[in-house]
Amino acid sequence: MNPSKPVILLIEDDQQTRRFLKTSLGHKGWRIIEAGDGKTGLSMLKNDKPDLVVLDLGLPDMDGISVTKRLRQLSDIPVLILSARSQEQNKIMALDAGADDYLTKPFGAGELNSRLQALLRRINRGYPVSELFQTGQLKVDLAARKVFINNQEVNITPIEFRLLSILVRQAGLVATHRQMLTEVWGAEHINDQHYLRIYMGQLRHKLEINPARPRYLLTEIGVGYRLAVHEA
Amino acid sequence: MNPSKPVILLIEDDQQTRRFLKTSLGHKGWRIIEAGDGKTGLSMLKNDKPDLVVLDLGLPDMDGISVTKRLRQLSDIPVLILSARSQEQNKIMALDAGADDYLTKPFGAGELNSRLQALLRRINRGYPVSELFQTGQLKVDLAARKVFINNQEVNITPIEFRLLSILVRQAGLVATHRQMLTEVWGAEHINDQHYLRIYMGQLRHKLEINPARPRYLLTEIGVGYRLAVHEA
DNA sequence: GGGCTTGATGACATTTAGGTGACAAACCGT
DNA sequence: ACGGTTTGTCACCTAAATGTCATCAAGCCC
Repeated sequence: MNPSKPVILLIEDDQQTRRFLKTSLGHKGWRIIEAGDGKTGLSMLKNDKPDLVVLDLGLPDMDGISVTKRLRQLSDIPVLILSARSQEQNKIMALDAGADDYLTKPFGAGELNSRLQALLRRINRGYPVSELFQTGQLKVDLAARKVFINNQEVNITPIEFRLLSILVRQAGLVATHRQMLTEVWGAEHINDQHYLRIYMGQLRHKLEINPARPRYLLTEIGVGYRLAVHEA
Repeated sequence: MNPSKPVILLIEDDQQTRRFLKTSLGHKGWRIIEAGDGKTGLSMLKNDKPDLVVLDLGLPDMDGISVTKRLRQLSDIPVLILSARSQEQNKIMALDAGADDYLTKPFGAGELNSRLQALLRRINRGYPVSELFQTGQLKVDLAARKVFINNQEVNITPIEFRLLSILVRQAGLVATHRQMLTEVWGAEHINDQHYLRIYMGQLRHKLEINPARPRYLLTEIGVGYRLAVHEA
């Protein structure tokens, strides 16, 4: 995404913490963009495409758990939570809502930096960004969040895109119900296979010539779905 | 690797912590394998292919940072560090050595569980790899759940696939009735050999040129079935 | 505020796979 | 060759898995 300096979206209302992070992280080679509340944070996520999110749990407009869940619906970006609350229950809730790490105040800039680096390492070992995937007449640009069928761009909703990107990342292999449900809706929904039927149906409707006889989005009964690999 | 239960390699010398983790994590759906020192831990990493590593920094034989670095050389597996030391400098060193997370003792089993889940979420977004098994004109890709005969893909139902994978995993050797029945239908069906006849019949129908004279799926009368190994 | 898009949910239709019994064929020792 | 045993095949029924349609609530963009 940003080869030179990784971009952190900092969602934090407290001025003091913001200044502290801005200088300390800035010196360690990150670029910081800031939001003072949950709403602006979410919209900046869409517009500015940061590499990481650092989120304070105590925001003025929304509670932190909801922001986390919403972030997860919108993107797979790594999220590190900052919070004054150190009770185990708070940490569990945040992590289960989709956060990747949880750090309690007060904390040192060095530790935060190392934890962010660790997250970035992980994500960079994942799928390569900004690569065009193609199978048959279907093209998917994961980085740009764009999908083409017969060179015509198709409108894709966030959930549809996340399902599709799971399939693209392991094209030819089966994505299990379990995997798709946990990655998109969270571990507590592994039984809601209904969701998959609905959204896979919508994807087929948009991408397949004949949704009843899919060429790309294949069903593996009892297991999951598979993106078929075809020649161009 | 293990689709049902993720496997944790626990490298920890303290007996008490080991027992604590074994019971508390075991109840949350993980499978735990244990090593008492760094050397065994590293060798178990190679042999047992766990999904995650939980590593105590204070081991008898090697210092924790070296173990972490060595782990990183060997694999991309997620590593969570446990340690009694809570100084920032220790955390930074461990994280920079390649660890993904760092948790200080004492800690709650719930938090550890959620942190491990978070790591697993991340890693599951990588690429699975597939291996091809081949005998004669029959090819089986277990990871991709695909079966080919004469380079033509064959549709396989879940039960058929499970039977076939048992045979593939021990190609050339006999899979007993008992083994197949317990693995696919559960131990309470060891007498329902009828099931095997039906589904082996269906597999032959799909895979054999002449199902009456099978070249691949051979019957071992009174014992079980065997997948014949041929040259390509 | 009002139209539009998206996500969630329930009811229902459709497709596919699993289980069952009857019977045929192959095998094995005598 | 014979009878009992083991294995294979067929057709059918049922249950489970999947797909579709319609609807409602919430958020978003003018």
